[in-house]
Amino acid sequence: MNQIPRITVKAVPFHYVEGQLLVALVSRLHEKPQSWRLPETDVYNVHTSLQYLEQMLRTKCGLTPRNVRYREQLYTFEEPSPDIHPKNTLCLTYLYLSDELVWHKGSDHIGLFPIHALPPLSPLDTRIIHYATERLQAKALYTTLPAFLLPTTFTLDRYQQVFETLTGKTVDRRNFRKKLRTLGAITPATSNSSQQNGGTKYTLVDQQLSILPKSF
Amino acid sequence: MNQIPRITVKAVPFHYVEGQLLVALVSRLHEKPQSWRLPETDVYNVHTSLQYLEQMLRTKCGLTPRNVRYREQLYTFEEPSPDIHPKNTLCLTYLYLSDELVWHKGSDHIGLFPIHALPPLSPLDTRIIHYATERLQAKALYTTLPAFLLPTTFTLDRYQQVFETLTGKTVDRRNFRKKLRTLGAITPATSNSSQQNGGTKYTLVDQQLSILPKSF
DNA sequence: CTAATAGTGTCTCTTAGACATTATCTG
DNA sequence: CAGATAATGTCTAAGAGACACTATTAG
Repeated sequence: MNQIPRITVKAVPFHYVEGQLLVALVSRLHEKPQSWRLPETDVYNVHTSLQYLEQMLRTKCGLTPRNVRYREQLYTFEEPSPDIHPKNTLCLTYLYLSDELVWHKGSDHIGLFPIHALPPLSPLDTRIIHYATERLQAKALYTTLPAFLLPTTFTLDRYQQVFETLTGKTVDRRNFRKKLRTLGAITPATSNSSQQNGGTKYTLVDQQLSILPKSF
Repeated sequence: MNQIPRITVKAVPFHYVEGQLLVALVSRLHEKPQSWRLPETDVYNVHTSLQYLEQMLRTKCGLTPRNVRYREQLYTFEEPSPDIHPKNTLCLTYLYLSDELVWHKGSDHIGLFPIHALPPLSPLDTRIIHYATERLQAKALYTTLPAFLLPTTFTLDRYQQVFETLTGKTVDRRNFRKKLRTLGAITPATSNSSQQNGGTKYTLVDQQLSILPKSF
Protein backbone atom coordinates (compact mmCIF):
# COMPACT_ATOMS: atom_id res chain seq x y z
CA MET A 1 0.00 0.00 0.00
CA ASN A 2 1.03 3.58 -0.55
CA GLN A 3 2.99 2.39 -3.49
CA ILE A 4 4.01 4.77 -6.20
CA PRO A 5 2.91 4.72 -9.84
CA ARG A 6 5.19 3.43 -12.55
CA ILE A 7 6.86 6.26 -14.39
CA THR A 8 7.69 6.24 -18.07
CA VAL A 9 8.93 8.79 -20.58
CA LYS A 10 8.12 8.90 -24.25
CA ALA A 11 9.61 10.89 -27.09
CA VAL A 12 7.77 12.16 -30.15
CA PRO A 13 10.62 12.67 -32.63
CA PHE A 14 9.70 14.69 -35.69
CA HIS A 15 11.48 15.06 -38.99
CA TYR A 16 10.65 16.97 -42.11
CA VAL A 17 11.41 15.49 -45.50
CA GLU A 18 10.16 16.64 -48.86
CA GLY A 19 6.99 18.30 -47.81
CA GLN A 20 6.07 15.73 -45.23
CA LEU A 21 6.11 15.76 -41.48
CA LEU A 22 7.38 12.42 -40.22
CA VAL A 23 7.24 10.78 -36.80
CA ALA A 24 9.83 8.21 -35.80
CA LEU A 25 8.42 5.06 -34.22
CA VAL A 26 10.12 1.93 -32.98
CA SER A 27 9.34 -1.75 -33.17
CA ARG A 28 11.18 -4.63 -31.54
CA LEU A 29 13.35 -6.66 -33.89
CA HIS A 30 11.82 -9.95 -35.01
CA GLU A 31 8.36 -9.10 -33.82
CA LYS A 32 5.86 -11.29 -35.63
CA PRO A 33 3.26 -8.72 -36.57
CA GLN A 34 5.25 -5.52 -36.43
CA SER A 35 3.75 -3.32 -33.77
CA TRP A 36 4.92 0.24 -33.71
CA ARG A 37 5.09 2.56 -30.74
CA LEU A 38 6.71 5.77 -29.61
CA PRO A 39 10.24 5.41 -28.24
CA GLU A 40 9.79 4.94 -24.52
CA THR A 41 11.63 3.96 -21.36
CA ASP A 42 10.97 3.52 -17.67
CA VAL A 43 12.14 6.11 -15.16
CA TYR A 44 13.93 5.19 -11.98
CA ASN A 45 15.54 7.14 -9.28
CA VAL A 46 19.13 7.77 -10.24
CA HIS A 47 18.65 10.19 -13.11
CA THR A 48 16.00 12.50 -14.42
CA SER A 49 13.39 11.36 -16.90
CA LEU A 50 15.23 13.28 -19.59
CA GLN A 51 18.48 11.50 -18.89
CA TYR A 52 16.81 8.11 -19.12
CA LEU A 53 15.00 9.13 -22.26
CA GLU A 54 18.05 10.44 -24.04
CA GLN A 55 20.14 7.46 -23.07
CA MET A 56 17.48 5.26 -24.62
CA LEU A 57 17.28 7.40 -27.74
CA ARG A 58 21.05 7.16 -28.15
CA THR A 59 21.33 3.42 -27.67
CA LYS A 60 18.12 2.24 -29.27
CA CYS A 61 17.55 4.84 -31.94
CA GLY A 62 20.94 6.41 -32.53
CA LEU A 63 19.51 9.85 -31.90
CA THR A 64 22.29 11.91 -30.36
CA PRO A 65 22.05 15.38 -28.88
CA ARG A 66 23.90 16.70 -31.90
CA ASN A 67 20.98 15.82 -34.14
CA VAL A 68 18.38 17.40 -31.92
CA ARG A 69 17.49 20.92 -32.87
CA TYR A 70 14.68 21.46 -30.39
CA ARG A 71 13.12 19.72 -27.44
CA GLU A 72 10.05 20.53 -25.38
CA GLN A 73 8.17 18.87 -22.59
CA LEU A 74 4.58 18.03 -23.46
CA TYR A 75 1.74 16.83 -21.30
CA THR A 76 2.18 14.38 -18.44
CA PHE A 77 -0.40 11.64 -18.81
CA GLU A 78 -1.79 9.31 -16.20
CA GLU A 79 -3.21 6.02 -17.33
CA PRO A 80 -4.34 2.86 -15.57
CA SER A 81 -1.68 0.24 -16.16
CA PRO A 82 -2.63 -2.98 -17.94
CA ASP A 83 -1.19 -5.10 -15.13
CA ILE A 84 -2.88 -4.87 -11.75
CA HIS A 85 -0.15 -4.19 -9.27
CA PRO A 86 1.08 -0.74 -10.16
CA LYS A 87 -2.35 0.59 -10.85
CA ASN A 88 -1.43 3.84 -12.52
CA THR A 89 1.31 4.79 -14.91
CA LEU A 90 2.57 8.30 -15.09
CA CYS A 91 3.85 9.11 -18.53
CA LEU A 92 5.96 12.15 -19.29
CA THR A 93 6.23 13.11 -22.93
CA TYR A 94 8.74 15.17 -24.87
CA LEU A 95 8.73 16.56 -28.37
CA TYR A 96 11.90 16.36 -30.50
CA LEU A 97 12.72 18.19 -33.70
CA SER A 98 15.68 17.23 -35.87
CA ASP A 99 16.83 18.24 -39.28
CA GLU A 100 18.98 15.23 -40.07
CA LEU A 101 17.87 11.64 -40.29
CA VAL A 102 20.82 10.15 -38.46
CA TRP A 103 19.20 7.17 -36.87
CA HIS A 104 22.11 4.77 -36.92
CA LYS A 105 21.52 1.17 -36.02
CA GLY A 106 20.19 0.51 -32.58
CA SER A 107 18.57 -2.48 -31.00
CA ASP A 108 15.14 -1.58 -32.34
CA HIS A 109 13.65 -1.13 -35.75
CA ILE A 110 13.07 2.48 -36.59
CA GLY A 111 10.24 3.52 -38.85
CA LEU A 112 9.50 7.00 -40.15
CA PHE A 113 5.84 7.57 -40.83
CA PRO A 114 4.09 10.56 -42.39
CA ILE A 115 1.87 12.16 -39.81
CA HIS A 116 -1.21 11.35 -41.85
CA ALA A 117 -0.29 7.74 -42.53
CA LEU A 118 0.55 6.32 -39.14
CA PRO A 119 0.44 2.60 -38.44
CA PRO A 120 -1.97 1.27 -35.80
CA LEU A 121 -0.91 2.57 -32.39
CA SER A 122 -2.05 2.36 -28.81
CA PRO A 123 -4.75 4.87 -27.90
CA LEU A 124 -2.28 6.71 -25.67
CA ASP A 125 0.38 7.00 -28.36
CA THR A 126 -2.27 8.27 -30.75
CA ARG A 127 -3.31 10.93 -28.27
CA ILE A 128 0.27 11.94 -27.60
CA ILE A 129 1.09 12.34 -31.27
CA HIS A 130 -2.10 14.26 -31.83
CA TYR A 131 -1.28 16.57 -28.97
CA ALA A 132 2.29 17.05 -30.19
CA THR A 133 1.10 17.86 -33.67
CA GLU A 134 -1.28 20.49 -32.36
CA ARG A 135 1.58 22.12 -30.50
CA LEU A 136 3.70 22.21 -33.62
CA GLN A 137 0.87 23.75 -35.57
CA ALA A 138 0.33 26.42 -32.94
CA LYS A 139 3.99 27.25 -32.45
CA ALA A 140 4.66 27.51 -36.16
CA LEU A 141 2.44 30.57 -36.13
CA TYR A 142 4.15 32.61 -33.45
CA THR A 143 7.68 31.27 -33.05
CA THR A 144 10.69 30.40 -35.18
CA LEU A 145 9.91 26.71 -34.70
CA PRO A 146 9.79 25.76 -38.40
CA ALA A 147 13.50 26.55 -38.66
CA PHE A 148 14.26 23.72 -36.26
CA LEU A 149 13.09 21.16 -38.80
CA LEU A 150 15.65 22.57 -41.27
CA PRO A 151 19.44 22.80 -41.41
CA THR A 152 20.84 25.84 -39.66
CA THR A 153 20.87 27.79 -42.91
CA PHE A 154 17.85 27.64 -45.18
CA THR A 155 16.10 29.53 -47.94
CA LEU A 156 12.91 31.43 -47.35
CA ASP A 157 11.12 28.97 -49.58
CA ARG A 158 12.16 26.01 -47.46
CA TYR A 159 10.98 27.80 -44.40
CA GLN A 160 7.66 28.51 -46.06
CA GLN A 161 7.26 24.86 -47.05
CA VAL A 162 7.71 23.73 -43.48
CA PHE A 163 5.39 26.45 -42.26
CA GLU A 164 2.69 25.35 -44.67
CA THR A 165 3.12 21.70 -43.80
CA LEU A 166 2.85 22.39 -40.09
CA THR A 167 -0.04 24.78 -40.18
CA GLY A 168 -1.98 23.25 -43.06
CA LYS A 169 -2.37 26.71 -44.54
CA THR A 170 -1.03 27.85 -47.85
CA VAL A 171 0.18 31.42 -47.91
CA ASP A 172 1.17 33.84 -50.62
CA ARG A 173 4.85 33.59 -51.32
CA ARG A 174 5.68 37.29 -51.56
CA ASN A 175 3.64 38.30 -48.56
CA PHE A 176 5.15 35.56 -46.47
CA ARG A 177 8.71 36.52 -47.34
CA LYS A 178 8.06 40.19 -46.79
CA LYS A 179 6.58 39.58 -43.36
CA LEU A 180 9.20 37.06 -42.32
CA ARG A 181 11.97 39.49 -43.16
CA THR A 182 10.38 42.37 -41.30
CA LEU A 183 10.02 40.28 -38.13
CA GLY A 184 13.76 40.40 -37.54
CA ALA A 185 14.09 36.80 -36.44
CA ILE A 186 16.21 35.76 -39.40
CA THR A 187 19.25 37.26 -41.13
CA PRO A 188 20.97 36.43 -44.39
CA ALA A 189 23.65 33.83 -43.71
CA THR A 190 27.07 35.46 -43.83
CA SER A 191 28.62 32.30 -45.20
CA ASN A 192 31.21 32.62 -47.97
CA SER A 193 29.31 30.11 -50.08
CA SER A 194 25.98 31.81 -49.69
CA GLN A 195 25.31 33.16 -53.17
CA GLN A 196 26.95 30.36 -55.12
CA ASN A 197 23.95 28.13 -55.41
CA GLY A 198 20.23 28.57 -55.67
CA GLY A 199 19.10 31.41 -53.52
CA THR A 200 20.02 33.49 -50.56
CA LYS A 201 20.39 31.45 -47.43
CA TYR A 202 19.08 32.73 -44.15
CA THR A 203 19.77 31.76 -40.58
CA LEU A 204 18.14 32.43 -37.23
CA VAL A 205 19.31 35.50 -35.36
CA ASP A 206 18.78 33.63 -32.10
CA GLN A 207 19.69 29.97 -32.29
CA GLN A 208 17.13 29.21 -29.59
CA LEU A 209 13.44 29.10 -30.27
CA SER A 210 12.21 32.67 -30.14
CA ILE A 211 8.79 34.22 -30.10
CA LEU A 212 7.91 36.41 -33.06
CA PRO A 213 6.88 40.00 -32.36
CA LYS A 214 3.76 39.38 -34.43
CA SER A 215 2.20 36.05 -35.17
CA PHE A 216 0.94 34.78 -38.53
CA MET B 1 18.10 0.07 -6.46
CA ASN B 2 15.87 0.75 -9.39
CA GLN B 3 13.68 2.65 -7.05
CA ILE B 4 11.24 5.19 -8.30
CA PRO B 5 11.27 8.94 -7.63
CA ARG B 6 8.94 10.47 -5.13
CA ILE B 7 5.96 12.08 -6.84
CA THR B 8 4.25 15.21 -5.66
CA VAL B 9 1.59 17.53 -7.06
CA LYS B 10 1.31 21.22 -6.45
CA ALA B 11 -1.46 23.67 -7.17
CA VAL B 12 -1.04 27.32 -8.07
CA PRO B 13 -4.44 28.77 -7.14
CA PHE B 14 -5.10 32.24 -8.49
CA HIS B 15 -7.70 34.79 -7.51
CA TYR B 16 -8.41 38.26 -8.72
CA VAL B 17 -9.49 40.93 -6.27
CA GLU B 18 -9.64 44.66 -6.84
CA GLY B 19 -7.07 44.99 -9.53
CA GLN B 20 -4.68 42.48 -8.06
CA LEU B 21 -3.75 38.97 -9.02
CA LEU B 22 -3.43 36.87 -5.88
CA VAL B 23 -1.85 33.48 -5.26
CA ALA B 24 -3.04 31.29 -2.42
CA LEU B 25 -0.29 29.80 -0.28
CA VAL B 26 -0.43 27.60 2.79
CA SER B 27 1.47 27.46 6.04
CA ARG B 28 1.23 24.88 8.79
CA LEU B 29 -0.66 26.04 11.85
CA HIS B 30 1.55 27.05 14.77
CA GLU B 31 4.69 27.23 12.73
CA LYS B 32 7.21 29.40 14.53
CA PRO B 33 8.41 31.56 11.70
CA GLN B 34 5.58 31.28 9.20
CA SER B 35 6.89 29.64 6.08
CA TRP B 36 4.63 29.73 3.09
CA ARG B 37 4.48 27.28 0.24
CA LEU B 38 2.23 26.19 -2.59
CA PRO B 39 -0.47 23.68 -1.62
CA GLU B 40 1.08 20.29 -2.24
CA THR B 41 0.59 16.60 -1.64
CA ASP B 42 2.32 13.31 -2.34
CA VAL B 43 1.07 11.00 -5.06
CA TYR B 44 0.62 7.30 -4.53
CA ASN B 45 -0.79 4.57 -6.59
CA VAL B 46 -4.49 4.36 -5.93
CA HIS B 47 -5.64 7.55 -7.60
CA THR B 48 -4.39 10.01 -10.15
CA SER B 49 -2.31 13.01 -9.17
CA LEU B 50 -5.33 15.20 -9.75
CA GLN B 51 -7.49 13.17 -7.40
CA TYR B 52 -4.88 13.43 -4.66
CA LEU B 53 -4.43 17.11 -5.29
CA GLU B 54 -8.11 17.96 -5.23
CA GLN B 55 -8.73 15.89 -2.12
CA MET B 56 -5.99 17.85 -0.41
CA LEU B 57 -7.36 21.17 -1.67
CA ARG B 58 -10.79 20.25 -0.30
CA THR B 59 -9.65 19.13 3.12
CA LYS B 60 -6.77 21.52 3.75
CA CYS B 61 -7.85 24.59 1.86
CA GLY B 62 -11.59 24.25 1.47
CA LEU B 63 -11.29 24.71 -2.27
CA THR B 64 -14.08 22.66 -3.79
CA PRO B 65 -14.66 21.90 -7.47
CA ARG B 66 -17.59 24.30 -7.41
CA ASN B 67 -15.24 27.21 -6.81
CA VAL B 68 -12.86 26.26 -9.55
CA ARG B 69 -13.49 27.99 -12.83
CA TYR B 70 -10.49 26.70 -14.75
CA ARG B 71 -7.70 24.20 -14.31
CA GLU B 72 -4.67 23.44 -16.43
CA GLN B 73 -1.67 21.20 -16.12
CA LEU B 74 1.62 23.09 -16.10
CA TYR B 75 5.17 21.85 -16.31
CA THR B 76 6.37 18.66 -14.62
CA PHE B 77 9.52 19.44 -12.69
CA GLU B 78 12.27 17.14 -11.57
CA GLU B 79 14.34 18.12 -8.61
CA PRO B 80 16.91 16.37 -6.44
CA SER B 81 15.23 15.62 -3.11
CA PRO B 82 16.67 17.13 0.06
CA ASP B 83 16.82 13.71 1.75
CA ILE B 84 19.20 11.18 0.25
CA HIS B 85 17.22 8.05 -0.28
CA PRO B 86 14.72 8.99 -2.94
CA LYS B 87 17.16 11.00 -4.97
CA ASN B 88 14.76 12.74 -7.31
CA THR B 89 11.35 14.17 -6.84
CA LEU B 90 8.97 14.47 -9.73
CA CYS B 91 6.61 17.37 -9.26
CA LEU B 92 3.47 17.83 -11.32
CA THR B 93 1.94 21.28 -11.23
CA TYR B 94 -1.53 22.57 -11.95
CA LEU B 95 -2.93 26.04 -12.35
CA TYR B 96 -6.28 26.95 -10.76
CA LEU B 97 -8.49 29.94 -11.42
CA SER B 98 -11.38 30.81 -9.14
CA ASP B 99 -13.68 33.77 -8.88
CA GLU B 100 -14.79 33.33 -5.28
CA LEU B 101 -12.61 33.35 -2.21
CA VAL B 102 -14.30 30.44 -0.50
CA TRP B 103 -11.41 28.99 1.42
CA HIS B 104 -13.26 27.71 4.46
CA LYS B 105 -11.27 26.50 7.40
CA GLY B 106 -8.93 23.65 6.79
CA SER B 107 -6.00 22.25 8.71
CA ASP B 108 -3.58 24.77 7.26
CA HIS B 109 -3.30 28.52 7.28
CA ILE B 110 -4.22 30.06 3.98
CA GLY B 111 -2.64 33.25 2.80
CA LEU B 112 -3.47 35.26 -0.28
CA PHE B 113 -0.56 37.19 -1.66
CA PRO B 114 -0.41 39.68 -4.51
CA ILE B 115 1.74 38.28 -7.28
CA HIS B 116 4.25 41.09 -6.83
CA ALA B 117 4.45 40.84 -3.07
CA LEU B 118 5.07 37.20 -2.38
CA PRO B 119 6.62 36.01 0.86
CA PRO B 120 9.94 34.14 0.76
CA LEU B 121 9.45 30.82 -1.01
CA SER B 122 11.49 27.82 -2.02
CA PRO B 123 13.32 28.27 -5.33
CA LEU B 124 11.06 25.66 -6.91
CA ASP B 125 7.86 27.33 -5.77
CA THR B 126 9.17 30.62 -7.07
CA ARG B 127 9.86 29.08 -10.46
CA ILE B 128 6.48 27.42 -10.58
CA ILE B 129 4.62 30.62 -9.80
CA HIS B 130 6.69 32.50 -12.31
CA TYR B 131 5.93 29.94 -14.96
CA ALA B 132 2.22 29.94 -14.12
CA THR B 133 2.10 33.70 -14.32
CA GLU B 134 3.70 33.70 -17.74
CA ARG B 135 1.07 31.27 -18.94
CA LEU B 136 -1.70 33.48 -17.65
CA GLN B 137 -0.19 36.47 -19.36
CA ALA B 138 0.07 34.63 -22.66
CA LYS B 139 -3.38 33.08 -22.54
CA ALA B 140 -5.07 36.35 -21.65
CA LEU B 141 -4.08 37.53 -25.12
CA TYR B 142 -5.63 34.80 -27.21
CA THR B 143 -8.24 33.04 -25.09
CA THR B 144 -11.21 33.87 -22.91
CA LEU B 145 -9.13 33.13 -19.83
CA PRO B 146 -9.67 36.46 -18.03
CA ALA B 147 -13.36 35.59 -17.68
CA PHE B 148 -12.44 32.66 -15.45
CA LEU B 149 -11.18 35.01 -12.76
CA LEU B 150 -14.60 36.67 -12.71
CA PRO B 151 -18.13 35.59 -11.85
CA THR B 152 -19.99 33.96 -14.72
CA THR B 153 -21.53 37.27 -15.68
CA PHE B 154 -19.37 40.37 -15.79
CA THR B 155 -19.18 43.81 -17.31
CA LEU B 156 -16.80 44.63 -20.13
CA ASP B 157 -14.92 46.93 -17.80
CA ARG B 158 -14.29 44.15 -15.31
CA TYR B 159 -13.02 41.96 -18.10
CA GLN B 160 -10.71 44.70 -19.25
CA GLN B 161 -9.37 45.20 -15.73
CA VAL B 162 -8.44 41.55 -15.46
CA PHE B 163 -6.96 41.62 -18.93
CA GLU B 164 -4.79 44.60 -18.05
CA THR B 165 -3.69 43.07 -14.76
CA LEU B 166 -2.71 39.81 -16.41
CA THR B 167 -0.94 41.25 -19.43
CA GLY B 168 0.56 44.31 -17.82
CA LYS B 169 -0.67 46.38 -20.76
CA THR B 170 -3.15 49.19 -20.62
CA VAL B 171 -5.48 49.39 -23.58
CA ASP B 172 -7.92 51.96 -24.87
CA ARG B 173 -11.33 51.34 -23.43
CA ARG B 174 -13.42 51.84 -26.56
CA ASN B 175 -11.12 49.89 -28.83
CA PHE B 176 -10.99 47.04 -26.38
CA ARG B 177 -14.76 46.79 -26.03
CA LYS B 178 -15.28 47.05 -29.77
CA LYS B 179 -12.83 44.26 -30.47
CA LEU B 180 -14.05 42.04 -27.67
CA ARG B 181 -17.61 42.28 -28.94
CA THR B 182 -16.68 41.51 -32.51
CA LEU B 183 -14.79 38.38 -31.49
CA GLY B 184 -18.04 36.61 -30.72
CA ALA B 185 -16.81 34.91 -27.56
CA ILE B 186 -19.16 36.81 -25.25
CA THR B 187 -22.88 37.64 -25.34
CA PRO B 188 -25.01 39.97 -23.26
CA ALA B 189 -26.34 38.03 -20.27
CA THR B 190 -30.02 37.29 -20.79
CA SER B 191 -30.66 37.61 -17.07
CA ASN B 192 -33.84 39.39 -15.92
CA SER B 193 -31.79 41.58 -13.63
CA SER B 194 -29.29 42.60 -16.24
CA GLN B 195 -30.08 46.28 -16.77
CA GLN B 196 -31.12 47.11 -13.22
CA ASN B 197 -27.72 48.00 -11.91
CA GLY B 198 -24.55 49.49 -13.29
CA GLY B 199 -24.02 48.30 -16.81
CA THR B 200 -24.79 45.52 -19.20
CA LYS B 201 -23.55 42.19 -18.02
CA TYR B 202 -21.96 39.78 -20.43
CA THR B 203 -21.29 36.09 -20.26
CA LEU B 204 -19.17 33.62 -22.18
CA VAL B 205 -20.77 31.98 -25.18
CA ASP B 206 -18.79 28.84 -24.43
CA GLN B 207 -18.41 28.13 -20.73
CA GLN B 208 -15.13 26.36 -21.44
CA LEU B 209 -11.94 28.20 -22.19
CA SER B 210 -12.02 29.03 -25.86
CA ILE B 211 -9.47 30.38 -28.27
CA LEU B 212 -10.19 33.77 -29.78
CA PRO B 213 -10.32 34.02 -33.58
CA LYS B 214 -7.84 36.89 -33.36
CA SER B 215 -5.52 37.59 -30.50
CA PHE B 216 -4.82 40.91 -28.82
C1' DC C 1 -23.82 67.50 -5.76
C1' DT C 2 -20.00 64.80 -6.25
C1' DA C 3 -17.71 60.70 -7.38
C1' DA C 4 -17.61 56.46 -9.66
C1' DT C 5 -18.86 53.72 -13.37
C1' DA C 6 -20.80 52.57 -18.10
C1' DG C 7 -21.86 53.86 -22.56
C1' DT C 8 -20.70 55.50 -27.33
C1' DG C 9 -18.16 57.00 -33.04
C1' DT C 10 -14.77 58.79 -36.19
C1' DC C 11 -10.54 59.28 -38.40
C1' DT C 12 -5.83 57.77 -39.46
C1' DC C 13 -2.35 54.78 -40.36
C1' DT C 14 -0.46 50.39 -40.42
C1' DT C 15 -0.52 45.89 -42.09
C1' DA C 16 -2.72 41.72 -44.11
C1' DG C 17 -3.69 39.83 -48.38
C1' DA C 18 -4.47 39.46 -53.52
C1' DC C 19 -1.94 39.25 -57.67
C1' DA C 20 2.23 37.61 -62.39
C1' DT C 21 6.60 37.88 -64.37
C1' DT C 22 11.70 37.75 -64.90
C1' DA C 23 16.36 35.71 -63.98
C1' DT C 24 19.43 31.99 -62.99
C1' DC C 25 21.22 27.60 -62.50
C1' DT C 26 20.93 22.56 -63.63
C1' DG C 27 20.35 18.71 -66.31
C1' DC D 1 16.65 24.52 -74.20
C1' DA D 2 13.61 23.03 -70.86
C1' DG D 3 12.48 22.73 -66.15
C1' DA D 4 13.04 23.98 -61.45
C1' DT D 5 13.84 27.36 -58.18
C1' DA D 6 14.34 32.18 -56.39
C1' DA D 7 13.65 37.08 -56.61
C1' DT D 8 10.65 41.14 -56.77
C1' DG D 9 6.36 45.67 -56.03
C1' DT D 10 1.75 47.65 -56.03
C1' DC D 11 -2.84 48.20 -54.82
C1' DT D 12 -6.83 47.44 -51.84
C1' DA D 13 -9.27 46.48 -47.79
C1' DA D 14 -9.46 45.49 -42.99
C1' DG D 15 -8.20 46.33 -38.50
C1' DA D 16 -5.37 48.54 -34.82
C1' DG D 17 -5.00 52.52 -32.29
C1' DA D 18 -5.60 57.50 -30.94
C1' DC D 19 -8.94 60.47 -29.13
C1' DA D 20 -13.38 63.08 -25.23
C1' DC D 21 -17.70 63.56 -23.72
C1' DT D 22 -22.51 62.15 -21.77
C1' DA D 23 -25.68 59.44 -18.67
C1' DT D 24 -26.72 56.98 -14.65
C1' DT D 25 -26.28 55.48 -9.96
C1' DA D 26 -24.61 55.55 -5.19
C1' DG D 27 -23.05 57.96 -1.37
